[in-house]
Amino acid sequence: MDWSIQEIAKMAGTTSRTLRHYDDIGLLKPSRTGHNGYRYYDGPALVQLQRILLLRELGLGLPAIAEVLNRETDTVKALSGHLEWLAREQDRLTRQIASVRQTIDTLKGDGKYMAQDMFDGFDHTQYKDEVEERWGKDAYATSDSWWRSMSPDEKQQWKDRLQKLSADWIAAAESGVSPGSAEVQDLARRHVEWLRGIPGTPTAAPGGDVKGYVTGLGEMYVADPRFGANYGGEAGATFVRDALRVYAEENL
Amino acid sequence: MDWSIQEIAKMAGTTSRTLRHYDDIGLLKPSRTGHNGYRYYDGPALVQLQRILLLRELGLGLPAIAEVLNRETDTVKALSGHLEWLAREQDRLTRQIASVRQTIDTLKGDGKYMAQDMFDGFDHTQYKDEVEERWGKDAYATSDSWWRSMSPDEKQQWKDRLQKLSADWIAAAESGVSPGSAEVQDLARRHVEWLRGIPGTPTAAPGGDVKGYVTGLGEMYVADPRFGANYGGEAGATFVRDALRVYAEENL
DNA sequence: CTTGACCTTGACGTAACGTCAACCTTTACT
DNA sequence: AGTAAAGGTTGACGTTACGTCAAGGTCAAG
Repeated sequence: MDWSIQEIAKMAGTTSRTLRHYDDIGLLKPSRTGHNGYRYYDGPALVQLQRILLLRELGLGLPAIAEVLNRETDTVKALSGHLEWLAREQDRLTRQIASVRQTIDTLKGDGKYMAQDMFDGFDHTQYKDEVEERWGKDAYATSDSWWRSMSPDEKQQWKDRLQKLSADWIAAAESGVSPGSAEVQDLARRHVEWLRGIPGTPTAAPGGDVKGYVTGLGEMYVADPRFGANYGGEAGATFVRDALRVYAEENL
Repeated sequence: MDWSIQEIAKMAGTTSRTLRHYDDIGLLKPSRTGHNGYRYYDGPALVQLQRILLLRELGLGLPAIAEVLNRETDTVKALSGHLEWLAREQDRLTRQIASVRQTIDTLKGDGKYMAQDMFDGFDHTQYKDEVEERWGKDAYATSDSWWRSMSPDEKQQWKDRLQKLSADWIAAAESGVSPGSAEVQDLARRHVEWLRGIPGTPTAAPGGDVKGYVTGLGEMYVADPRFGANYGGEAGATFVRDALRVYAEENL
């Protein structure tokens, strides 16, 4: 006694297309094939199908299910491995949700700082990547591992600090003050201090060419539009560069 | 001043393939194209790219990102909608993880009851689907909404009850007792009582053809291998059928 | 004999690129 | 100037698990 493809599909709560697919990939062959090519399934096949669908609902991939059915892998082992993957996914989702929430909040607050999120430790890192020969080949690796090793809280603090700095730079640039003025020079000092917190850069290393690095960075800020996007346009970047140049000349 | 495809790719932290893809789907066109077909990107393009990558990291799909960039959709609105989807995904994951955990526990406990998980309220439901004309067309809908309206705790209780019943049936069938014996008849009584808990069936409706339904179910238990898989093979199903028939004749 | 209802085998579409493959350009070096 | 190493271009397939036509046989019923 066996059933046609539609019949088992209904019995198992799936579609005939799925059955054909499982046949194609060798996951579940029909127990019998008519001379006309029709697929027929018997009781054991139906039970197998139910097991397949059960595992599928748990999120296992078809190849993994095939392994279990072929007894190449223990069911418990397969599910345990799958569970780990699920846990990682859940974790990723949780963090992504937090990121989206924060981005929304930031956007609602003041659109000016939206791009801020991408201008974190990575940016300076990646930035150096372009000129790594100039200040050391391993700067990237050092900087990258430093950033990765930070806790979310620490990263947030870092970003907050950068955001304040950025806001102050924009305000200064828009106010029309001179880059050489005392208040702007204090901003430059804060900027350099902030830079000193990034390992792998000359500003962090004792005896590094801080002066050359800072003035060089200033030029890059102007040349790289990403920077301008975060500091009030190209004019903002120019302003920052000028201020940093003055500061470097006078203090470094 | 512009850059080659590899240059911006590095600057933005992505690959040239991605850039070509974005060009293909119209998400980000190069600012200039050389006579040789080379793609060149300028500052604004780089900034756009950064925005794209930022949104992508938040999990937005490329079409959604395109809408945001074309100002067809507000960024906040797009992210809010995305957030809902993320929340649903997280919820789904959480429940799936719980299912996997429980399945693992069940498997570790006693392999015999693994298939149990799929033999829940749905099965009787779906079961009736095949013969719905026999006992009412709306049986499925009633039964389905009933099951869906149950809390996870209630569902678990239901499953536990079924599991005990199943274990007792298997034990009885294997012990070699007669289906008409007092102890087995008590099992049959419990089985019918359990069936009465499922709305939309004649066992639950006042004045329903309980006798016909129960004996009919017994026949189906034998005919349907899924049942045998949960009740100790075809012999188990036959045993259950016989016991139910006796019970129905004598008590219903 | 003619409908339907059901079956079959292709084959495209999906999300977002990774990864060759085959071939042309530019850059750098002898 | 010649050549080899980078780097660029356009296809096109592969990935997950089927959904969804499309074109054309098969079977049960009237």
